[in-house]
Amino acid sequence: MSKTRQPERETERSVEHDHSVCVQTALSRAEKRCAEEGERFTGLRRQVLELVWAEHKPAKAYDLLKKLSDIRSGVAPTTVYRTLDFLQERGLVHKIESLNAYVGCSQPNAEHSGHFLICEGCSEIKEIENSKISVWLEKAAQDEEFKIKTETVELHGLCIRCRPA
Amino acid sequence: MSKTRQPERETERSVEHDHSVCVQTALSRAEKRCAEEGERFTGLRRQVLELVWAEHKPAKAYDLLKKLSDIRSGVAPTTVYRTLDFLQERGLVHKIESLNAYVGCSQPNAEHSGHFLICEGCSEIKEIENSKISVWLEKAAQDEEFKIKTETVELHGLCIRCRPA
DNA sequence: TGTTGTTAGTTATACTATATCAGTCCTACT
DNA sequence: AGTAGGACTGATATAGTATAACTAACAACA
Repeated sequence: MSKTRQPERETERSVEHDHSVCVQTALSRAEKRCAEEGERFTGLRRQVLELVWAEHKPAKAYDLLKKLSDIRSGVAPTTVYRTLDFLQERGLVHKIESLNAYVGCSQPNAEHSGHFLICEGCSEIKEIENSKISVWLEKAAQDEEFKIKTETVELHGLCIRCRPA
Repeated sequence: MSKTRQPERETERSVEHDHSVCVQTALSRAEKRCAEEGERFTGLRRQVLELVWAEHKPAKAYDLLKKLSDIRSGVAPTTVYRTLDFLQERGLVHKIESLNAYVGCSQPNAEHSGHFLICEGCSEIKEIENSKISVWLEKAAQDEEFKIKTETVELHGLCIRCRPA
């Protein structure tokens, strides 16, 4: 059942990186994070997180629901949303507001709003770790004496592989 | 019927500005913009735009639907969404993705993705006109060789009036 | 081992958005 | 003025997204 060591089904991107590493990293980080906070990283939570991490693409809640139904019984929308909420609160997944979808968080550290590059060609999403962005945005907000609490930054366009040469 | 010159019902914000000016400006700009593009600024479109501009707060589609039903017959969800789409395509309203809601566009010029400050205290939304933001974001995207087409930037927090002193 | 709080299951419903087809109204052109 | 074609709106149905509220199962700890 475990696909820990099996090579993933090939995608354009998997040519460039061993995606099972991404998944494993995410899972063990989640485990650690939950332990730190005294939360339980249950089977359900692990399964949902694995499904979200299946690709570097946004996962829709109802698609997760379908996939989850294949491996568990008694799965309802509530199940999925509740679990996604749990993962979100711990910074393990992000919601992409402009797509109503979810991606695994690729940043090791604590709570943060993610900043995303979303390719309209291949649908892949990259979370960018440019910490200057927050600084810039805060500066812009300060001009209005506005105190930022969370940032939604979702940049849609074309990634390098999908850009016309 | 026209409330062109009547003082608006007072809100915290209307103390500080004459909101009817905002509305009038938005309406005449819309009229102009449609004329330029050979589009018709129909009664329905005007009514929806007026409702969106009723406040500097996000308007939910189904709330617009209710209000619109009070002044027209035969209003269905389609009516509202179609009209909002029309207005969006012409840069007259923006959708706030993180709220599933709409605000009037306060920038005079052509197509652009808006950048928003969204107050969690009073719900008011301010579109910021800091053109550096796009430059910054493009720079960050260039590091990944990503070509931005549209930007979703929604900053949630507290405005000056809602910040603790 | 009983109690308590957390997690998950179950059912129902609310909210958001689109598809499709039909009728009506404009406008441009004869 | 008459009308052909396109734009606009109405009407109905349905798809997609998300939450509420209650119950059952389970884990941790006394």
